[in-house]
Amino acid sequence: MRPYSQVLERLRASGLRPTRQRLALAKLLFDKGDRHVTAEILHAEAMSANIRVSLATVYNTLHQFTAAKLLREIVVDSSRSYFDTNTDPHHHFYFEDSGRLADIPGDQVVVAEVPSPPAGTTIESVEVVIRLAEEAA
Amino acid sequence: MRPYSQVLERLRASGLRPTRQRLALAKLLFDKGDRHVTAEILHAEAMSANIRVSLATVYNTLHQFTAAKLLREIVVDSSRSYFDTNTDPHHHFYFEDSGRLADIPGDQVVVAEVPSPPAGTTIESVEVVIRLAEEAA
DNA sequence: GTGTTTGCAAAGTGTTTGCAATTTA
DNA sequence: TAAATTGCAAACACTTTGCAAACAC
Repeated sequence: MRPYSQVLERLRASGLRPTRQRLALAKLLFDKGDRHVTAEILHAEAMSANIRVSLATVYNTLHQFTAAKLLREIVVDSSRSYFDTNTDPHHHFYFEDSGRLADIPGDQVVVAEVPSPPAGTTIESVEVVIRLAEEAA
Repeated sequence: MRPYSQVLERLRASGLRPTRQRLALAKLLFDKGDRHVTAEILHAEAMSANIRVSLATVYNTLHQFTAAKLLREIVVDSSRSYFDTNTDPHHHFYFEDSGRLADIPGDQVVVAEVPSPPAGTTIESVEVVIRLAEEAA
C-alpha cells in the first residue's frame, strides 16, 4: 500500500505541482488499498465525489502518476487502459466477462526459467495474465 | 505450422465460404510459418500482393479465423490488436520500441504453481509477455 | 434464386492535443 | 508575473457497422 500522505512528496519529487485535481485523484486512488482503474472509472468516481475534473485531466494525471511510478499500467484489453495502484511486481487475473482485474496474491505465480532476452535488448517486465471465464467448467 | 491446404476444410467446417478474399488472406497468413500481424499490416501486404481487399474485410476475416481457431489474438498493446498464426499455447517477447512481437521458443518459459481460479471461474489461458527495451543495459 | 459476403463510407470508442483561461509558486 | 495546469472541443487512431452491390452455392 502507498499511503496518501506519501503522495505529496512524490509529486514534488517528480516536479508535479500538488494541484486540487491531482490531490483529489490521488486520494481516490490511494486511500482504499490496491485498485485497478480505467480513466473512465476514475472520472466517474470523481464526479460522484463532487470533484470537478475533466476527463482529459484524468488521463493526464494517470500518465503522470505512472511516469512518477505511483501507478503501473496493465495491458489486458486492446480497447481500454488499466492502471494499478500496486507497483510491486505481481501478476493478474482478468475476468473477461466483466472486465474486472485482480491481483494474484503473493507468490502464487512463479515464472521459472525466464529466457535470456534477445541480443541488444533488456527485459522491462515479465507479466502474467490469467484470463478467466465466469461460470464453472 | 498450419499448412494452407488445411485451411479450406477448416473454413468449410466453420461454415465460412472459401471466398477469394478469405483464401488470399489465408495464403498470406499461413504460407510463411509463424506470424504476428495486425489488421493494418495484413491489409498492406494484401495490397502489395495485388489482392483487392478492403480493410473492413481484413478485420472481419481476422475475427472469423480467430473464432475458427485458425488464429489466436494476443493483447500486448492497448491501441492495436495482434493475431498469431501459432494457436498452440506459448508465450511472447514484445519489443516495445518497434511494436514487434515474437514467440518465446519451446519451453523457455515455465509458469510453475498456477493458482487455482477463483470460485465460479475457469482458466481460459495463461499468458506471459516479456516486455523488452531495445539497447543494452 | 437465396443467403452470404464484400466494400464503402459513416459512426463509434477510447485517447490525445491545441489553446485560451486559470491556477500555482 | 512567469511557468505549469486545466478544461473544452476538436482531432486522432483503430475498429465496427449499415447497407446496397456482388458473389457463392
